[in-house]
Amino acid sequence: MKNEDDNFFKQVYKVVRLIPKGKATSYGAIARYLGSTKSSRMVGWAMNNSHFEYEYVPAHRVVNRNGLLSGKHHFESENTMQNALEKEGIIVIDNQIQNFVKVFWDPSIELGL
DNA sequence: ACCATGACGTTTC
DNA sequence: CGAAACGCCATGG
Repeated sequence: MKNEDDNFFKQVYKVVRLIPKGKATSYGAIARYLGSTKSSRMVGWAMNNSHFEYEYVPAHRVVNRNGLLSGKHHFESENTMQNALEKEGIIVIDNQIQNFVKVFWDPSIELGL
């Protein structure tokens, strides 16, 4: 990676780690919380690099706005993400989080914007 | 230096 | 209402 001034990434990781168990958020929500609503792609990119982070990042709690497990292919195995979510009480069917609205965790609200 | 791609989302037609 | 285009930032060819 680059220097530690990657405030953007750091905040993403920080927020992701703050996601409580049994909850999930979206890339857009994080991007908006960071101030760039349309920078959702960077969040996803950050998640891709999250594997290089020293501290574990619960990326399985981050999905797209539809609650779809878009990035499950990036985990150790495709079952890893869904299994982790179900283990926390989140029901996932066909790579889609069920009752996503209920488990949705918006940092802009929860963390107070 | 330019074009293409990516764990996405919003806006426009 | 559904599909397409654009925006965002970084990385790789």
